[in-house]
Amino acid sequence: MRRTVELFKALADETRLRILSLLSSGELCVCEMTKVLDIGQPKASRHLAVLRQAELVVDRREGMWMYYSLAEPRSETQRSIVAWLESVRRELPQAAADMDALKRLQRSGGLCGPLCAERRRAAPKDDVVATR
Amino acid sequence: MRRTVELFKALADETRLRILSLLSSGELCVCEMTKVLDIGQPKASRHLAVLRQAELVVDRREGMWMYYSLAEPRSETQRSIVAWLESVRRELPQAAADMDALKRLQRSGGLCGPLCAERRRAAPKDDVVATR
DNA sequence: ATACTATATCTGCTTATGCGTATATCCGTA
DNA sequence: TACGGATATACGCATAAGCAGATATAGTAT
Repeated sequence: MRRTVELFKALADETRLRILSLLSSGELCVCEMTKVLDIGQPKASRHLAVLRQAELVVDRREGMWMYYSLAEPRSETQRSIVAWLESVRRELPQAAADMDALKRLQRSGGLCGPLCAERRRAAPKDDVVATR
Repeated sequence: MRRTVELFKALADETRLRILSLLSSGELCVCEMTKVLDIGQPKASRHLAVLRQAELVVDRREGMWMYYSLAEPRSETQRSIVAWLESVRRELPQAAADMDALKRLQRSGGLCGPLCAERRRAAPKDDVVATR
């Protein structure tokens, strides 16, 4: 029960919903999120910690950068969330705006470091959003 | 966006999840909930107010008693919640225990007033739970 | 009107949550 | 080793949320 409540609590925050929504289009590093969402780095980091604890996202280190992505759902409840995120994402104007901002950022190449840029060039999942 | 966050916040509480879980088997009056969940009446009332504000439940007055039931979902997001509640209910031991307590209470006739008892006799949806 | 029952709201308190700033840690590079 | 960039955590504060107990309201019955 505690676990389920914690799960909902993790979802009950605007910043965290925006992060999840962004991640539904693929992996991102922290610096990208802070820029797209226009929030301070500690703020992003704190919210990501909450999402990680709720097992909604997983992290992966690559050099200096931390990459976050949506976690594979374990429970039936969690599975519903992922599907749900889709509908939430479609219903929230903010989410769409964030997606646009992300695409713009990725195209303009204004990313954190060389590794980010390299990854961006290597994986042209630029249109994951566009096809929606 | 605010609305969605509010929705999640409403779900992010143990008492409220237990209430919703109970209501998924049908309409209940406040006195029944307080007894089944073993919580004070003001506590039940407060949480019900939160659920009502989030448009997760609707209320109906019948004489002295207030009956609450799950609201018809409006948005796609809300629709997911109702389906979701099913899985949550199956995964939470507490929810099953509450259901049992409710059935026991209804059978023992230890309800709040004569109207409650009458309604219980009239609507033998006693087995909505059992058939699950 | 009075009393009683069910429900809602108010009050004071405690705890939890979110924020920005400052600081710590982790990692690559020189 | 020292330095700098990316990320995480600690701290102090402001606000929100939850609780128990007291009180208010709505309806019923005498």
